Amino acid sequence: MSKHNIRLKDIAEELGISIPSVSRALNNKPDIGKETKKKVFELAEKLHYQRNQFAINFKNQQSFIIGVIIPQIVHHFFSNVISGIINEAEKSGYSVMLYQSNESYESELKGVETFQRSMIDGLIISLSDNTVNVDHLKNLQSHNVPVVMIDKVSHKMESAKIICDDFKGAYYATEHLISLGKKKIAHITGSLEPYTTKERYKGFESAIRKHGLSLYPHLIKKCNLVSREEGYATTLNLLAKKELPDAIFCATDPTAIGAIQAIKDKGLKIPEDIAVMGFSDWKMSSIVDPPLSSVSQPDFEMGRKAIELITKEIQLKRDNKPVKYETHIMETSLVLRESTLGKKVKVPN
Amino acid sequence: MSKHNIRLKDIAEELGISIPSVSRALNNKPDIGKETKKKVFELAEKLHYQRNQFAINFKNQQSFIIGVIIPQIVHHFFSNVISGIINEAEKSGYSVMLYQSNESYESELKGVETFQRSMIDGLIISLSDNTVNVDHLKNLQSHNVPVVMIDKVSHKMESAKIICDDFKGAYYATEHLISLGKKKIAHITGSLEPYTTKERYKGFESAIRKHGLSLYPHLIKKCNLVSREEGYATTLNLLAKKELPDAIFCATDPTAIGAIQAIKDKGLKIPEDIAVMGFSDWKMSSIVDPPLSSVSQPDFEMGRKAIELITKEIQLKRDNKPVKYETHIMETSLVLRESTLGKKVKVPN
DNA sequence: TTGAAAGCGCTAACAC
DNA sequence: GTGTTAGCGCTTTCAA
Repeated sequence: MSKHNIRLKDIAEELGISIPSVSRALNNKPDIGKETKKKVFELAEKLHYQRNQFAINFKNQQSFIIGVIIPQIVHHFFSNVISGIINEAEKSGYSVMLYQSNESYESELKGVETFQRSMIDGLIISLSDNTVNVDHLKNLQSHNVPVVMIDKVSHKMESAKIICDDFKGAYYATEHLISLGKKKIAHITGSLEPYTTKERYKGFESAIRKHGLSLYPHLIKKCNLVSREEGYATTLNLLAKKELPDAIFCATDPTAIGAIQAIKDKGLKIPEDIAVMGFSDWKMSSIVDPPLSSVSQPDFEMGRKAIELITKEIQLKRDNKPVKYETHIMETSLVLRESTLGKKVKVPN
Repeated sequence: MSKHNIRLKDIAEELGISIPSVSRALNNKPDIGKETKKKVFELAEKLHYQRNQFAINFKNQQSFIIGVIIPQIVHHFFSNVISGIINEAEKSGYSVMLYQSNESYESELKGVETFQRSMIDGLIISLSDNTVNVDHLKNLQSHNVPVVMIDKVSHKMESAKIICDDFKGAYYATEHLISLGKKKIAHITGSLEPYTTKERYKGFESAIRKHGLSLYPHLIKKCNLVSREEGYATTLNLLAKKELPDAIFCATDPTAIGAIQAIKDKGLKIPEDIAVMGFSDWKMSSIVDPPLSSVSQPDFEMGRKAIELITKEIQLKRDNKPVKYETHIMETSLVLRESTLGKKVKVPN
């Protein structure tokens, strides 16, 4: 363990040349003698020289760090988004700093503050459900740190945004149920506060109207956390009524999984009696019984895109060029499984 | 948008005092006049002064960043570990930089390199399955960056380590199956390369022997990825034999979920004909049908502990005090569900 | 209690 | 091609 790390100075002294010469050599600058360069490289190699990034960051006022704040890592959607972010960031030479808000506004504030102290070059954020005020993000922007919002975005602020087409996803999901001959379709929606579940509700409604079906108010249920427990309870509630739905479209997969459980517990058949459709295509959705049909979001790709947008914006700002904020709407796709299609014949070998 | 960020110099000039005085005031040093301090704070507030962390990091040669490398974020176990890491890191004022190796050795190398460039204060790593050589980590250590290994550790190197008691977890899991009266217990194990599945196998074996049962070689199956697909195939294989097992203990939850599917497809009853037990207690394990009994690992707590160990080590190194490396073995616990206990009577309301 | 001076390691601007 | 000088923003001596 050496007393101190090797500096340019150490190399310069040992070689009897000046510090800038060593710097030029190591950075492959043109204005440096071939001989000198060779000597420098050799000695640097021998001494295991490692550049002191603190000094470089300080000089350039640049960290090559992208901050990422999401509500919960332990969510299939978000861990895939992060995965996409990290993989893409690496390609551009950025590191990723991660923070989770746990759906708390205060925690989100703290995250932004921490990141600000860490001198991030840009922030990618998916807002917590309890965030209404985005002053903390505007503040970041005003300090010249680009902000890109992803999935849970706010319209109270100008910035690059990446969302997926929740409306269309819900529309097609509902249309799929209709195509199966279902006529009394229930919908379990979320708190309508985050943009996303509201769009899903609108897509559902639109498909119902478009196909001339009735929108039964008693079949539209709202729940807060769109969790499995709520899905279970809400569905039991639906099934306690006299007139049963013949399909349920849930705003999230956990809700749908709860619904499946409730329907099975009531002794009804899926999808014959009631078909079930979710939204998000969690990994676990393929292994419930019956496997759940769902709307798949391009999570990984959304993360990838976020890095693309933010690195572009960082560069533009650095070059003092004007930035124009785009909103990217990404397409969803239907993943159809037994909860709507019914059982395929399985042949055990 | 101001032309440049406010510096101590700006405050000093406007107040007609020296830069160090401003610094002292802002840092609550004792040797500063009360009056001066007040004026400084007021002006700093007014100008929205934000300290330039680049300069501070540079001066202190300290980043307050902990690097974390794990094989896959999109794994229930790891996302919980990360969650624990992030939450605890925040308390100590550290930020967390994340990288995933995707179980690739080369990728892991790149991660370490990237982190080294980002001047992390310490590294928490769970090795990729394909990592046999740990020179990259030894190199980090020799540059005075503490390394803490978690879950997938290597014995080829001295460092703090956090693992969970896979042996005991497997032992108790097997004992549970025995207590149900099961006598022909199969085990699906992993590649035995990562330390973990090997320990699980040993725990299984030990329980079988301890209770005087036979260890049937044809009931011990090995598969590489311990995935759901492999679990399914391997189990079908087991069930094709004449003498069927009456329980299967799988080294991972996905394998167990595959096993459940295979047993159901064969028309056998769980747990009456064959009980199934997993290991790790993934979130999805509670929602398969029947819900899977498993061995729960203290994932979140392991992450928390990792931060505790690494911050301690960082401090010791900084104070030039000797570091002694501890290996923390954390306890697992059994989570018993229907795949071994059988169906509880459900009363739909 | 305050100010002057030095320095963290590196790079860019300017001379020669 | 190479060396000299200066400076990024802050903190820490040392003097007064």
